[in-house]
Amino acid sequence: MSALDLAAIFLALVGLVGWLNVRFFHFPTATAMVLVLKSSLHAIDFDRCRRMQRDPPTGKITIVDIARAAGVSIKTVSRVINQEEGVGDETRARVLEIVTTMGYRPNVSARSLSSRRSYLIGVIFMRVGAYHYVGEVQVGAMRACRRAGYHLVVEQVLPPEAVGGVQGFAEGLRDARFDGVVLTPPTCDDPEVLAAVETAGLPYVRIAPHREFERSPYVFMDDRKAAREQTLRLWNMGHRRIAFIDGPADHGSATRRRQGYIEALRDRGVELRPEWIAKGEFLSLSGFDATERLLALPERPTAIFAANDEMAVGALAAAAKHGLSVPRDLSVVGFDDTPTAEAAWPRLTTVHQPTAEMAEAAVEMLIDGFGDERLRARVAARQLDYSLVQRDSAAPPPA
Amino acid sequence: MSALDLAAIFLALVGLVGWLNVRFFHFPTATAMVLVLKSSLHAIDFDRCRRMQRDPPTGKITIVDIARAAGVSIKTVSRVINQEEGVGDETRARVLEIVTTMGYRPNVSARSLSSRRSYLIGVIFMRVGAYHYVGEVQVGAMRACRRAGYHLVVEQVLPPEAVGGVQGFAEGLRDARFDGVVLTPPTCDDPEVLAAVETAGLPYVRIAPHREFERSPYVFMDDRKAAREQTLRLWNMGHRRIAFIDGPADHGSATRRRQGYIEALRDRGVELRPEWIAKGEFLSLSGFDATERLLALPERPTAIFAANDEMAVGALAAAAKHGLSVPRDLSVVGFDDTPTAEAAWPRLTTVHQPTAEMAEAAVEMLIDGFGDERLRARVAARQLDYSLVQRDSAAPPPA
DNA sequence: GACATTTCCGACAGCGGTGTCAGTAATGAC
DNA sequence: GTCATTACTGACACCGCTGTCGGAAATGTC
Repeated sequence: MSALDLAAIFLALVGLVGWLNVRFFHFPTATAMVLVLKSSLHAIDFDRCRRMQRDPPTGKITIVDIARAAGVSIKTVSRVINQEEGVGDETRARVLEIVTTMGYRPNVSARSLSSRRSYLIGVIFMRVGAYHYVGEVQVGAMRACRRAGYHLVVEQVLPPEAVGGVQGFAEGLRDARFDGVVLTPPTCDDPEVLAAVETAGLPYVRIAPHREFERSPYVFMDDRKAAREQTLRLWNMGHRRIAFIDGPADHGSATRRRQGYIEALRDRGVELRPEWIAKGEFLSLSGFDATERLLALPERPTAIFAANDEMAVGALAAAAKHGLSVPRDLSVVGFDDTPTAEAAWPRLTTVHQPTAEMAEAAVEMLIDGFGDERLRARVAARQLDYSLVQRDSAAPPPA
Repeated sequence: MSALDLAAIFLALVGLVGWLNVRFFHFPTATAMVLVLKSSLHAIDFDRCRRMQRDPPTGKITIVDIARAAGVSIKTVSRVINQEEGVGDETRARVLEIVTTMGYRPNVSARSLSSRRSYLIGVIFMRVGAYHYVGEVQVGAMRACRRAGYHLVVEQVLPPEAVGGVQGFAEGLRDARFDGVVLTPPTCDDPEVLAAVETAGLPYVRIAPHREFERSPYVFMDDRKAAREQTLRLWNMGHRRIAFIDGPADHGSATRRRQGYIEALRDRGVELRPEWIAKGEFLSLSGFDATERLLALPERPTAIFAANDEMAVGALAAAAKHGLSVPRDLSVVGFDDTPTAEAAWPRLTTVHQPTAEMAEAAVEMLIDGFGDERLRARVAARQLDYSLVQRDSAAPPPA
């Protein structure tokens, strides 16, 4: 029982009950007493503050401690913490000061229990095998999270062949209570995954989806345009026989990149030869095989544009096998700018995909969206810029 | 009984019931008061129920619903959920049944607020740039987490050169309230990081640390022995001039691998030639350079053992440059079994490091440790097995 | 059958915040 | 000066679960 309660009862006893208001604490005629009570609180608080600073700051400081120290209610502290309005400048400053000197950090569990926010963002992957991509996504997402005081939880949808793939994922989704999730390809186009996320009622942003663009906000880059530029770069170096190693048919970005390649050739009035487009699977080995086929053509290409870096590396290997020196005898360019591209020999000329930035943007969109009504309602898309990376694997064709 | 109740009773006694605001409590007489007090709680509940029904009837099933449905108290439901003892078989079965049919999932925030467990495990990385490694760690860690109903949060310690590296990390650590964290190299040997984790009072397990082994539990594999076997494999193929490409001096596993290499040669009575150990930096290019130096030796080695796959790939490139066919003219082996090894041309013979399994074990150790007194007190280590991976880059030396 | 132990279960007080709503002081309008 | 507003602040219920403790029923003991 607090001093205030006691006082209230006391007043009642001495016959001042009539003055009692609904709350025990407001006594119009006993203003002095309230003041005294308040100031006595102040006295206690300084003491407490000092003790806190002296003693090991056992991270056990709660909002109550701050409120007491500042001589305000916990609600006011809460307001300050959450940057709500309706707090006087002076009060705000005092609270903030105490918060920092006492090193107070709100308890996330309590906060999320009462506010229904977990301060957790999930990133959903299918195969964590696309290591570089996953890593970049995480770096970017983490950046955005940290800025906003969020944390990043990684969640994997097991690939279809695994038992209980989406099942286990959906369950995890339900009790993790994410504030929102970021879907990376290919999960961002997986109907089951989308359904799971939507039934869980979670806001989500997709990265580089390739269909149902109106279904949710998303982030993307213009693969087609980038591929077009990449092709034109070769053209401008003087190449006229430019081959393309395609990616898997069901892979959206592969398709868009192929379109860009085709478009560039069309632009330059080159008749498109089907045999110049070799099937690939986005894997190094498939790039190797494709290159062998291309090099076996009667009119051998002078440049090869692989739809991703890994296949480009395969192309380099094939070139080496055929005794071709890159870029002297053959130019090879890739796409994505993975570490492989930098590590390859020769270092690969490629297109930098702003993966980290896309993830960062996605998380930002999520967090921004929490403010007003759930983001999913409004559809938004954010486009990020690629950039051409000039390294050592492309040069003008042999004279 | 709260101060409020006391006051109310007192007021009632002194006959001032009439003064009481309706909104405060509504009780006609003192006797009725207690009842009203209790039932007022119920009233609130009904209110709440109605609100619930009006508002999106989202599957917000709580422990109360289950308890009501099962005709038991919420505590009993809690016991069943948490597999505590002290519940009759029949009761337990009934509750479990209802839980599953109603699809109840406990609210993580509430749970962690009252139990001080967050069901969150953090994995700490420094450079997410070691993509393959990071990916593998996550896959393994996630496996263990999902099994135990935990979630995996990735946390990055910015490298020393970045502003506020450990600083920002430590703050994140404080409010994320992890139940435990897994430290991956090189964070597992970083004094600042260790200090941050320890002052946060978090249990942690390190993966492949290379000093202060008694400081915490950890998981590791025997790099030295693996490297020894890898070397002996070459020896057994008939190689007698086996060179080694070393890693960075401050890198524990590089050191251990070198030791294994040296040990193997000693075992076979080979005089160790310092020039056969070439400095490398764990990067592709450094493997390339090192190989060039090795190939320039008067007595050219017939096999090269690179301390990691990336350098081995560099070695392959150097071999190609010198017109040497691998493995016919030169054998090259790596270490780690990263995807690069599989993607290289020829596919790299290497040592498989059970990265995912190590992470899985680390998380398991953490979760197991939560049961009894905090794990850090007891020091434990778990060793995992490597395995030799035979691919195409090693063969008997040319006759 | 009386009494001591277990076994099983429930009431209730937190956990540490946020949301709601009511109240006071200060300000503006007339 | 009175009354309506506005700005600021506080009390308290509540979020959904776990921990503690005590009571009732079932069981064991002699």
